[in-house]
Amino acid sequence: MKQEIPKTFDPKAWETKLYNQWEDSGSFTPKIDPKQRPYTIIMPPPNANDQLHIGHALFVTLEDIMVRYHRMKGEPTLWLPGADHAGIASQVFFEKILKKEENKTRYDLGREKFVERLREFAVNKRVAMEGQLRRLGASCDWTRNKFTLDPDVSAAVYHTFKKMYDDGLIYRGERIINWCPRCATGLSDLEVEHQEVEGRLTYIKYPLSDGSGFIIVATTRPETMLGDTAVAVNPDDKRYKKLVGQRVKLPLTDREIPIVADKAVDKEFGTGAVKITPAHDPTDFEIGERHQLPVMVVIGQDYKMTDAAGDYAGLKINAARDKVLADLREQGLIEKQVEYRHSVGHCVRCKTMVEPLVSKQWFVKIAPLAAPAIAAVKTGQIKFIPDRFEKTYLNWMENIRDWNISRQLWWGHRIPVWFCKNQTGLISNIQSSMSSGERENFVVSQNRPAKCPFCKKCEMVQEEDTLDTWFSSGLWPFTTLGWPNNTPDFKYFYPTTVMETGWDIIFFWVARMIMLGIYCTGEVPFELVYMNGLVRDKEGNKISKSKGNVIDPIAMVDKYGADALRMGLVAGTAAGNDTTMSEDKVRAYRNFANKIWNAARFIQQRVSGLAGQPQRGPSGQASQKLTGMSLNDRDKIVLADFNKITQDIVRMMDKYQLGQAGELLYDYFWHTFCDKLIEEYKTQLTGERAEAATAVLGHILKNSLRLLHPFVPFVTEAVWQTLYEKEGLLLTQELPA
RNA sequence: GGGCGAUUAGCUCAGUUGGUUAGAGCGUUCGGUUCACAUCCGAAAGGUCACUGGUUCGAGUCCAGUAUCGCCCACCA
Repeated sequence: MKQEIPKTFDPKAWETKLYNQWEDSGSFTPKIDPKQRPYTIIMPPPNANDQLHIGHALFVTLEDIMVRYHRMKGEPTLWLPGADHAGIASQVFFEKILKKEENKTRYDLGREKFVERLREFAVNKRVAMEGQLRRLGASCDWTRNKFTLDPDVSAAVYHTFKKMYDDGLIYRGERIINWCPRCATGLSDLEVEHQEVEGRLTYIKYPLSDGSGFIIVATTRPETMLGDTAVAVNPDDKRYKKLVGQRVKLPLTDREIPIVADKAVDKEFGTGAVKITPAHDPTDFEIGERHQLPVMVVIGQDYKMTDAAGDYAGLKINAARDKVLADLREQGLIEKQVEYRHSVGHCVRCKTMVEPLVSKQWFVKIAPLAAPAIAAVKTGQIKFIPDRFEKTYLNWMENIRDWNISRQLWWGHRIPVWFCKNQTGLISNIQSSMSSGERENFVVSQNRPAKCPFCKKCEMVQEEDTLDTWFSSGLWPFTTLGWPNNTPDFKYFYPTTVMETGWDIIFFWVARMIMLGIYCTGEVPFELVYMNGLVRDKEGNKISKSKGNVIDPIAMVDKYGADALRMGLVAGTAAGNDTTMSEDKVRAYRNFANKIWNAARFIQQRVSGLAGQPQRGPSGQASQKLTGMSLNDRDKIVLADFNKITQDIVRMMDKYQLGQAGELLYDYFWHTFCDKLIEEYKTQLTGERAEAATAVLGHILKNSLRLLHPFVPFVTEAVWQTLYEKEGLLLTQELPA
C-alpha cells in the first residue's frame, strides 16, 4: 500500500513543523570538538528597530547556505545570531513614532524614561525579527543569541574603551565635527553624504588695514565671515605675494585679521583668496591649526548666531545671512554674486543639512590601528570575495582619519567617563585655542567611582554622550563569544571563518572590526569577507519605501514558500554584484521546489523497495551498493556524469560561488535528472533491469537532495522524511563524496 | 580630483583559471488531455557578447585604448 502524497509541495504544511524539529533537536548548536576545526559565522546583527527587508533575506540566505553546507561536511558549525541597538537609526526612528503617536519629544520623556521605552520597543522588534529569521529557515544557534546592549557585551565595550584610553588611543578634543541640527548630535564623516545644491557665490571686499585697497574673497556662506580669523592665499600666487603678512579690516566687525599663505588654497577658484572661518568649515579649521589662528564660534548648536556675532546674535542662520549681505551691500563691499552649484553635507539618517561646528568630542586615534589592519589584508590573512573590494578597503584605510566616536544621543553605550562635579570643565571656553593643553578632571570607569579622586568629596557625574553604534559593532565578532573572558566559545570559535555582509558597510563596519579585532585580541577577527550586493527591483532600481517598490520577504514566503524565495535570491547571482528581485523569479523557483517534490513522489510511487532499503550513512555505502549491481554502460555514464556534477558543485561551494552552484543544481536536477533520466529509466523499472534502474535513480535522487539541501532546506527535508523516514534530519547528513 | 564597476536574447541577469554549436528566468510562437508534476512536457524564434586594436592555434573571457551609464571616496571656499 502506497501512502497518498499530495500532487504539489505545500510549504505551509511543512515549514514551521520542520523548523521546530530542527531547532528542538539541537542541530543548530555545534559541539565543541578540539580535534576538528570549527566553521564560524557571526551574523551581522540586524537593527532592532524594524522588520526584516529583502536585503536581510539575501544575507540570511547566503549565510544559511554556507552554514548548512559546512555542517553537512561534518564541521562543528556555529552561526551566531544577534541584533544591534543601532544608536542613531533607532533613536531617530523611535522619536518619529513618539512624535506621531504621542506628540512628544525625547525631552518630554527625559533620558531615563526615553531609554526605557526604546528598550521595550527594541525587544518587541527583536522578537518579531527572530520569528522572521526562522521563517526564512535560518539555521542559527539561538542558544547563543546576542544583543549589543546585553550586560556582558556592554561590559566588553566599556572594557575596550578603557583599554584604548589607557593605551593613549582615545582622546577628547575640541574639533570641528559634522553636526546634525535635527538629530542634535555630532556625526562621523561616514554618516554624512554630500549632495549638490544650488547656491550663490558672493564676492566680498575686505579692506586692507593700511588703506591701500581691498582683497576680494568668495564665499557661499557670507554669515560665517563674522567668525573669520584670517584670509588665506596660495603661497605661489604671484598676485598676492606681497600681501601675505599684512592685515585686513574685517567688515561689520571691529577686528583686524591677518593674511596668511597656505597650500590648501586653490589659485584658480574664485579670486584665489579665501576667508578662513576655523569654527565653521573643516578646511578652514585645518588651515587655522597650521597657522595657530583663533577659533571663533559664531553659530551655535541651536542653529542661531552666538553672542560672538555681535549685532547678529540670536538670528537664525538664514536671517543672519540676509542681514550680513544687506549690511555689506550698504557699505559697497559686495563685488558681485554668481549662481553656483556646490555639494553640501547632509545627515545620512534624516537628510538634514549638516552644520560643521567646533565641539568637544571623543576620538579614536586611528593610525596605530589602521597599520596592522592594512597589513592583514595585504598579506592575505584576510581575503575578500570578490577580491576587488580589497582595493576599496585599502584605498580608504590608507587615507583614514581619526574617528569621532561620541554621539549626543541617549540610546547606546554611555561613555564610561566620570567628571568631577566641582571642577567639571565640561564646557570649556571654545573660543580659546583648543591646543592649550587644558587638563580636565575625569576618570575612565564603567561604574561610578566611589570617591572623586580630584576634590575627594563630590559624587562624580557621567559623560552625557553615548558611543557611536559602530564602536560596539566593531567588537561584535568576539564580544559575542564572551571576550574579554577567555571562554570556551572564544577559545574555540575565534577567529571566526567568514564575515558575510554588504559592500556598503565596508568602511563603517568591516574596517572597524578588523582594526579593533586585531587590537583587542591580537588576531584577525575573520579569514574571509564575503560581500553581498544590493537587492534591486525588477528594473534595477534601488528598493526604498519612498519608491514604493519594497518586496516583503515574509509575504513571499507566505505565498511561495521559503525555498522559492531563497533560490530566487541567490541562484545565478555572484558575490559583490547587485541582484534583482521580482515575484516572477520567486514563482519560477516555487515551481522548482515542486519539481523536486514530484520527482520524489514519482519515485516513491513507482519504485518498489526504495524506501525500505535505506542506503544509510556515508555515501560510500551507496556506491558500494551500486558496484554490487549489474550496471550497463549507460548506467555507468549516467553515474559518472552525476559524479562530475557533484564534484563541480563541491568545488563551487568551496570557492563561495554559491549562485553558480545553485544554478547548476537547478539545471541538472530539472533538465537532466527529471527531463531526461527519469523519462529514460521509467520504462526499465520492471523486469530484469528493475534493480539497476532503481538503484541509479535512487542514488541520484538521494544525493541530489543532499546537495540541494543548503539552498532549499524545506522541500528537501520534507522529501527526505517522506522517503527515508528512519534516517533522521537531512541537515545533519553528510554530503556525497 | 582620485578609485571601482557595468555594457551578453524583447526584459532582468549568469558565464569558474581563455577551449567544441554562448546560458537561465520571465516574455513570444507552435505542438502535446490518461501514463510523477499544466507550478508540466516537447519544439521554435531571438545575440556581429558596446566599439577599436593587440596577445594566442583559439578571446564573451587576457592586455591597451574609446564611448556610454552607474557607484564610492575627497577640505575646492
